[in-house]
Amino acid sequence: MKTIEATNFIEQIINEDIEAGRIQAVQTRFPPEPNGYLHIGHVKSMLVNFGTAEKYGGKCNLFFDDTNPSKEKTEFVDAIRRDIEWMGYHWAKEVYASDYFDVIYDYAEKLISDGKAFVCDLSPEEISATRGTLTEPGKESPCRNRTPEENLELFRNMRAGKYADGEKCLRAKIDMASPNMNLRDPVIYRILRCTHHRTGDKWCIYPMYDYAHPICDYMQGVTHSLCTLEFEDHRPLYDWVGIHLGFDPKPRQIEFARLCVTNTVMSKRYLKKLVEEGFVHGWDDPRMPTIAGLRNRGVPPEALLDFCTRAGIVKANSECQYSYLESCIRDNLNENAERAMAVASPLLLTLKNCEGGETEAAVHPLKPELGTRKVRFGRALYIDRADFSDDPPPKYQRLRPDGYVRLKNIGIVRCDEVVRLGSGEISELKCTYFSEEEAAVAGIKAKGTVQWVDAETGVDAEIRQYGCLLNDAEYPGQDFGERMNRDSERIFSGKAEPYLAEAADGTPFQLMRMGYYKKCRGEGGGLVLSEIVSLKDSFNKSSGR
RNA sequence: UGGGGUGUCGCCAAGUGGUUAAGGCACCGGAUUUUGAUUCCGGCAUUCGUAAGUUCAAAUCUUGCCACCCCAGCCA
Repeated sequence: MKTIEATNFIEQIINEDIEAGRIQAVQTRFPPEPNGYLHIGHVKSMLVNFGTAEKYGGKCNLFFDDTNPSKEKTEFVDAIRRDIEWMGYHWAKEVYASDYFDVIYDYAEKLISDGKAFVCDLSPEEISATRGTLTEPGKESPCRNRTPEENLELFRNMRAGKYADGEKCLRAKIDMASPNMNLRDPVIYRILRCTHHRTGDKWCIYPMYDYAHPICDYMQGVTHSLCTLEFEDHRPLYDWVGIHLGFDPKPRQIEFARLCVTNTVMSKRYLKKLVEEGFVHGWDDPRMPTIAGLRNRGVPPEALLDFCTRAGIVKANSECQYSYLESCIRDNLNENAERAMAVASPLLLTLKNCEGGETEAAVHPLKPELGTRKVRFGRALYIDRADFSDDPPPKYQRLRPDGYVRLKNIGIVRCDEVVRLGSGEISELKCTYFSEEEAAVAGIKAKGTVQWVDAETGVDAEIRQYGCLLNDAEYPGQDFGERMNRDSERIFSGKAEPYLAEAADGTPFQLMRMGYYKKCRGEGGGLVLSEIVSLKDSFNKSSGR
C-alpha cells in the first residue's frame, strides 16, 4: 500500500501509519446519529470520511450511531441515505450500532468479569454529585468494589428488566480522580425502556456512545475513526475500551474542527426546533442549511464539497464567511448551470410598436455546443423593478425615463412613459422598441442589458414564494430544485440579501440566504420572503443542557 | 483556578530552521463584455497571539505569559 501526497494533517497521520506498517488498507466510517437531517456541517464529515477512504483506495461505511432510541427515527435514516447518495458518495456497507448490540453486551460482561466495570446503584443525580468538579476529584461509588460475580448477576438482571429506568447503570472502573472528567468511572450502559427503531423492545438497556463506538469501529475494521474536536478528550476513553477489550489492531481516533459558517445555524438541536415549531416548512425548506434544503435551493453537491475542501481540514476552530460558500456555489454554477432569465420583483413593460415574437437565447454562454433555446415574448413583459429608476444614481446603466436599455436577446428599448398608480407607485413602463439593426442604423446605444420575463407565458409557481418569477414556461414538471438551478445563475450571481432572524442578544442569524440581487452598487435586491422568523427564544446563547 | 486543544492579512489557509511569508474569499483599481455577471490584468502581512531565549539564520526549536474553544448527560 502506497502513501499519497498528504493535503491535510489526517492524511499525514495515515501516511505515517502506512509507512510504519500499522495498516494494510484504510477503512473509515461516516457516523451520523439518525436524529435529524444532515446539514452542511456533515458535508465536511463526509468529505473527510468518504473522501479520505476514496483517496487511499479504501472503504467507508455508512454507520448509523443509533444507541439512543429516544431520539432516533427511521425517517431520518432514510433521509440521511438519500442525502449521501445525492452528494455522490457510496458506502461500502450500511451498518448500525444496533447491529452490534449483542456483541457490545458480551463485551460488557467481559469487562465485568475482568473487574473493569461495575453495576452502580447511584441515581443520576448522585452520580453527578459525586463526579467532582473540574478542579476537585470525584468520590468513588460505594458499589465500586462489588465482586465480578455479583456485578454479572446484577447486569443480567438489568438486561432482564428487573429494575426501573435509572435505578442502576453499568460503569467502567477507571479513575474518579482523573483530571479528565470522561475517565471518572463513566456510565457505559443505561436502563432505558424505549422502543428502538430497529430492535424494537428487545432491549431495555442501551450502551453509551463512548463505550459502543470503539467496539463498533473495531467490528467494522475501521482503521481511522475520524470525528470532530469535541471528542478529543474522549479519546483516552476510546483507547481504554480498545485496550481492555484487547482490540488488535486498535482503530485510531483523529479529531478535526467542525465547519462553521457565519450567521448560519448549524446545531441540530435548533434546526429541529425550527422544524417542530413551524418556523420553516420542513427539514428540506430551502432556507435551511440542511443538505436537503440546499438541494431545494438548487445548490449543486459539488459546490458544497468544493467549499469544504477549500475551507480546509484542520484542527483550528474557525468560522467561514458566508461569501466563501457563495463564491463556491457561483463558481460551480457559472461553469455548469444552464441559463434562464428571471425577475424578482416584476414591473410591467409594454412595447408600443412591437407585437412580440421569438428569440434565441444561448443555453450556456460558455458552452456554445449546447446551442440555443427559443424564448417567446409578447408586447407585455416584466423587468425587474431594480432595473428602472426615475431618479438614477450616477453611472446608472439601466432604464430611466427617456433612456435606453437593452432587453437581453431582443433589442433596445426606450422608455417613453412612466405610468403610475394613484399612490405614486410605478405600475407600467411604455416603451418604443428598436431591433438591434434599427438601433445600429439610428445610432442608438444602450449601456445596460436587463433580463426580462414574458408577462403571458412567464411562470411563477413556487418560485414566487421565494422571490422569483421565471421566464420560461418551457420547463414543465420540474421540481423546485431544478427550477432554482435553472435560475441559479441569477440567484447566485451577486450578493444575496440575508434572510434574517433576530437573536436574543441582537446578533443577526440567518437560516440561509434566500435572496436575489441585481448587481448594482448600493442597491438591495427585490427579495420577497414568505415569512419573517423571530428566533428570540431559540437562539438564547445561554441555553443550558 | 484541573485537563484537553487552538492561535499566520477582515475571513479561510499553506508553511515542518535558510523562499521576496503560497493560494482562495472579501475588498480596491483598470481592460474586455448583449447578464453592472463571467474573463483578464494590477493592488492588498517587512510580519506569523505576546515576551524573552537558542542559532550565522526562527512563523518554524525552548521557556514564560495572553486570548479563544471543549469537558462536570444514565446525549452523540
